[in-house]
Amino acid sequence: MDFVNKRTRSVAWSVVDRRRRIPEATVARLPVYLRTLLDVQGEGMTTISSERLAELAGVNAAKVRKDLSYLGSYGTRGVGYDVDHLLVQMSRELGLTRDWPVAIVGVGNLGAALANYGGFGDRGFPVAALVDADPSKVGTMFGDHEIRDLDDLPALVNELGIAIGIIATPAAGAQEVADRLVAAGVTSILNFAPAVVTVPDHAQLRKVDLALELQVLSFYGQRESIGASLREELGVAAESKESVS
Amino acid sequence: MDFVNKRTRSVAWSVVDRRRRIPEATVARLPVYLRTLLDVQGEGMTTISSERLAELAGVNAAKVRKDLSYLGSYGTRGVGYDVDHLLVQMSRELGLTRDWPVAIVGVGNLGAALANYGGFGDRGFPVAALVDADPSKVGTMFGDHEIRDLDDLPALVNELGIAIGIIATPAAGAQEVADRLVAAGVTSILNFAPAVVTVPDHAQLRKVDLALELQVLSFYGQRESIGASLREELGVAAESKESVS
DNA sequence: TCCTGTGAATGTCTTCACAGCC
DNA sequence: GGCTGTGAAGACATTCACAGGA
Repeated sequence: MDFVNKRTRSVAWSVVDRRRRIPEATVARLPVYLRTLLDVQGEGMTTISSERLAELAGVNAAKVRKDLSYLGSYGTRGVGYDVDHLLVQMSRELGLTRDWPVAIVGVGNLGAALANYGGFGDRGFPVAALVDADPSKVGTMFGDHEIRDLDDLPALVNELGIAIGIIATPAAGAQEVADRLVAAGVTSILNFAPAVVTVPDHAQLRKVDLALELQVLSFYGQRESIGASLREELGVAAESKESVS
Repeated sequence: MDFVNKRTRSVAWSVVDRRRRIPEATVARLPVYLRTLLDVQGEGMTTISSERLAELAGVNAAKVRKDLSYLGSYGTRGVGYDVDHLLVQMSRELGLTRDWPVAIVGVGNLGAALANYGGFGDRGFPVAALVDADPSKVGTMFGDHEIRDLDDLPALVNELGIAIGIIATPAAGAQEVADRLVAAGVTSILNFAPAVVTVPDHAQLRKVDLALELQVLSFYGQRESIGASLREELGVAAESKESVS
């Protein structure tokens, strides 16, 4: 990521690591494989080769094999991978055998959209609580949920088993929300606020920065104009490019 | 990241590269520096050291210096970087000296939220058009915009100078939308659909995958429980961790 | 003295290429 | 023969450490 989150490793981590360390870049691809395998399974296929999976997932076949090898040797030489078996192993590895209740903090434009967005609950991340710091919002209903106060976080964690906090507040409030989430025992945080947020070593933070993505596109987009004119000048044909989503 | 987008380099690209190639990882951090510098500027500071900028941006100081060195030598030894000057250079490099009109394709839950989300226009990416494939939506108004048909894309690109397309459709339609965007001349695409999308080499694709982020958190979250109990067992104190958003 | 700019060292990720098993 | 699993090579990114200018 990059936008890949930085992580220093504590002593305890390296102990865990020693058992079977999966590289960060691989972890970020597992969900893509998972989704692809679900599609493939839906079409009734029972085995799949690394080459085919690579094509569908938009990556290189060697990368697929290496990635899957971190999960264990679940393939059969000459045949490929058993789709069902791979799905089970992968779900287990990703911790998707249980639900992870989510709290959305900040019920503004973005927070409200995320609350309505069905894609979370479907995939094992039910939106269990909505939280806002604005007293005029607290106590009102949004969809099925009563909007709760930031102070209620510890109680919500206790009662509902909140495992993940989503920060959808303005930038200014993001760090405080993160601190409060961690203090309440939420150690996995997804930050949508356009601000740098810091969490203690035992917590996990990831970010989604919409403006950043557009700015990166802008960077390559303006280069593209240069590239395009050069290509024209030189009469070079465009090659094909693959990207993953 | 990682979810870092893959990019093969065409011949024309390497020509462009030779002038001054900025590593992908650096490009992804420039927007963070930019935002930080705007904050700092707002507080009236006129110069900043790499160390301070690093702290505010949540990265290592050496990384800041190396990143900024790709833009040219804009710092002063013994003093630091001139905030205003750096902002100008960085904006220019990122192509943010002009607006980049955006079309949002797919006006469902997420698309609607993105259309309402003010953060785009503020940062030079005005939402100039809304597009949907659903005939019952086409022709209706959403906010200031009439929802247009997918077939209108080429016209919209011509009339409004659409530079970036945002895909906010269900997974099934994502690839077709991407193809249509590219055919209409939109070479920068941000994909929110949970699907693998491929674009030709001359186009740029980035993705935001919400479920993926949660699944990665789930991976580390379940490890965390192991780590936590091990830490407890071993009596190891948690170190502090920094992450950027 | 302070802080940048950057070679060199280190660490991480990707890709190649092929041995080994079905 | 086909396809996985994996050492080894190569590309890329981060970090160190210090020379050198203000």
